[in-house]
Amino acid sequence: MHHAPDILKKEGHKLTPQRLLIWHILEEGKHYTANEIHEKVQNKFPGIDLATVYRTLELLTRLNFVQESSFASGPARYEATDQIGHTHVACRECKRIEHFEEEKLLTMIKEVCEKKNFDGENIEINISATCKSCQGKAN
Amino acid sequence: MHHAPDILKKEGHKLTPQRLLIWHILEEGKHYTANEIHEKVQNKFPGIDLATVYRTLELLTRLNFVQESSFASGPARYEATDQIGHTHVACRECKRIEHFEEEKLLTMIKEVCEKKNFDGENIEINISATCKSCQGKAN
DNA sequence: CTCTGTGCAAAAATTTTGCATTTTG
DNA sequence: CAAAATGCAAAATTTTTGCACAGAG
Repeated sequence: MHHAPDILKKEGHKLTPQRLLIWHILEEGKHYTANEIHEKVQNKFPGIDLATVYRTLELLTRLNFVQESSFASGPARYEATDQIGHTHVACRECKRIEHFEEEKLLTMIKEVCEKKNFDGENIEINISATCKSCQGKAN
Repeated sequence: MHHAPDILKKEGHKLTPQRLLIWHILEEGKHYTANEIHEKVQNKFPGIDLATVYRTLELLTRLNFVQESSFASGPARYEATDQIGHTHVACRECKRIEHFEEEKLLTMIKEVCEKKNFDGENIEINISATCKSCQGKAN
């Protein structure tokens, strides 16, 4: 994992306590919503605004420290990663999120994207599904 | 393509002029947002409410006449299809959307989903990317 | 005639923005 | 000190909901 705080400085951005706290939350857990991150930060340091959370997530996403993922419904989720562009499956019900590691699959998808005239190097694959335990409950 | 209007009746739902109009829009074009559908319907028949559009889309989606797709940003998009669960790539900039037809790929993805304890039969795959013409403009 | 669907208005949920003030480098 | 970031409040966007009335079967 990169050290976002260090690199922030190099890039001419400012290292504020707010950004540091948000980064720590992102290091502690994956796939939080902006709201969840805001709540967790509030616990440690009340007063930080949701808008600051959004602005920081936008910055970290733009600098490739964070990946933002949108699924079939509900708000975007964020995670710190050095493998930007990795694939997710998310349960529509319980929001459990798993990562795909299959290299072959990713390669095939990139090829098809290129064939359709998209840049295969910068893609985000989000799969929405129902996990089997939630499926059980529905019956 | 199914005949949603006919089947609506069989299922005990009511066939209103509003639903018929919305269905016709969905037959005419793909990947519209709820708002776009609302505008198009308004042109033909002013007075239909956005809430009715959302409720109709929810019904048609639940009955598997329509697929709803969410991409990296922006509102959900809807299309009439008898291949529920097919894959999309969407450009983050211009919103151009293409379909994947690769069977092998879909089979592999389903297998991985099953391995991770998701129901592979009911998945929705949405890929966000940048298309090459938009990429050109950015430079 | 009954039940479902609709329009309208209001609210909920998520995200973005403008601006005066504070903070970082 | 200058540029960038923050908090606050307001707005924009997308989607959902309650309720009285209208319309389909």
